[in-house]
Amino acid sequence: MKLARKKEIIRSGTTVEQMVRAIADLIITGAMRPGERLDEISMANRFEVSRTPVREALGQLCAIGLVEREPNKSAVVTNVTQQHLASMFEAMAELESICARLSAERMTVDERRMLEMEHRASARLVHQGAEDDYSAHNTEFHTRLYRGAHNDHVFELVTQTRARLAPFRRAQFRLPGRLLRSYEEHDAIVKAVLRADAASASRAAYAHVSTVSDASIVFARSAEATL
Amino acid sequence: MKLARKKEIIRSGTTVEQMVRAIADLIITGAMRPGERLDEISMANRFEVSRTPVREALGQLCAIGLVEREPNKSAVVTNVTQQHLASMFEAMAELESICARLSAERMTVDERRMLEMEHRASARLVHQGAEDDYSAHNTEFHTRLYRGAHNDHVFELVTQTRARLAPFRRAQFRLPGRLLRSYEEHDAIVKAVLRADAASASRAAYAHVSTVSDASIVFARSAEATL
DNA sequence: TGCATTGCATCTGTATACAGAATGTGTTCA
DNA sequence: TGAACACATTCTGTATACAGATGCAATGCA
Repeated sequence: MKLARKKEIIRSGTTVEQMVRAIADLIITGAMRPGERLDEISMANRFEVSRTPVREALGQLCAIGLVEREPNKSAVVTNVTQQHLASMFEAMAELESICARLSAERMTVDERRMLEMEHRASARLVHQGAEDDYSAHNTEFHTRLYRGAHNDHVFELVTQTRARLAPFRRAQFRLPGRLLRSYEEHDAIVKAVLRADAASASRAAYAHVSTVSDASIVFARSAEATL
Repeated sequence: MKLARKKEIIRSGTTVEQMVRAIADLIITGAMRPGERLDEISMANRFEVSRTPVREALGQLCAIGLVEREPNKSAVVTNVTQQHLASMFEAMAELESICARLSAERMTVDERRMLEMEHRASARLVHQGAEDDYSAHNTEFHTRLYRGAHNDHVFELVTQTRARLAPFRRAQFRLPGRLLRSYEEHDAIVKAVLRADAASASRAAYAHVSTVSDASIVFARSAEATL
């Protein structure tokens, strides 16, 4: 997304809402890394507001798990143990698997067609090795699967979990061969959804997240090692 | 839980944390009903604090979905459509089914034994028709299943979803025959978990939540009708 | 009588003020 | 030289102040 457009979105609503979006964006895009301090005064100066909306925003981000707080200490971007990271990936695999299964059963004809189109369009990006563009298509592809399940609460859970995982899987498409493998796995999911094969869709989605998980956890390990 | 003990728990930590627990408690126990206004000033007076911690608490409860806010309006206890309620129950069924499956695979010998004991202890309450005591045991039973999955993030998701559903299934054990049926369904889950039969445990848990769902949605309908 | 409008009371949203906790530094003493 | 203590600085947590938005009621007009 264009930077100007992003800033425009961030600017709507109350100041607190703006701060929630702005800080969440810093975390999800990786501008601030897990463990980094989110100083209230610095944040307030940075966005030219008082501490009050910054504090409320940090509280809300804490409630959804993006930041951690201890009394009388600065908030920090949530950092998790390898074990907890693994549990988030496992949960994500279960959730995506549910979405794929329900999508296979419930998607409308239009939704299935759009999913297929989105998927086909990304093929070109794989051959070009366009990592960032593919990443955007990838996000869109998964979002379609989440919506296709036709279950608002599952959508919320899976979206929230994805946001919390984002800081830990930023570089996934940089690993060699990851782009093609992702595409092939998407292909398995799409084919299963198109023929309304819930069981296969479910298995394919679970397997897909498992590969992402392996790649990211390996990456997290090496990042730790270089610190 | 004793009232004094509950108040003691609520009183620890920062004022904001106290307010989060206190207000969440009002909502989850049903002292405040879906749709009711959570006036900042009234809350502040009620708990003898300033508006600041109340506001922060409401923001956090909003972030996890227990209250709803619109700019320049009072926060209200989250009220959902029948459709959204159904989606929450379906999500809950999926999550409990995951927990049951993973519990069947992963619980330690001790965890399995404790689950069985907890379950057996509740048999007496069924015969006595002790709804409130059974309800407490029921909560404990399910919590054991959530923990048994040995996955921190799944535990978080299922606990959070349970809290959000709480306002809408308060009276479930008042319906005739519900106590016995709940016990029998627990029995199926326990037996499957004890013999490490993941598939059966999963199915039994899904079915169990489905009956709760049916009962609660029927109840919600009639509650709406009597308004 | 019915409807629009104005004014007031109430509440939210943000900024600021102030007290207390945590942290880091410099000094003192062994 | 090293450790410990006191002080100063910085930041958080809560209260308060104030401006703007909302809603309601009373009034005026058709």
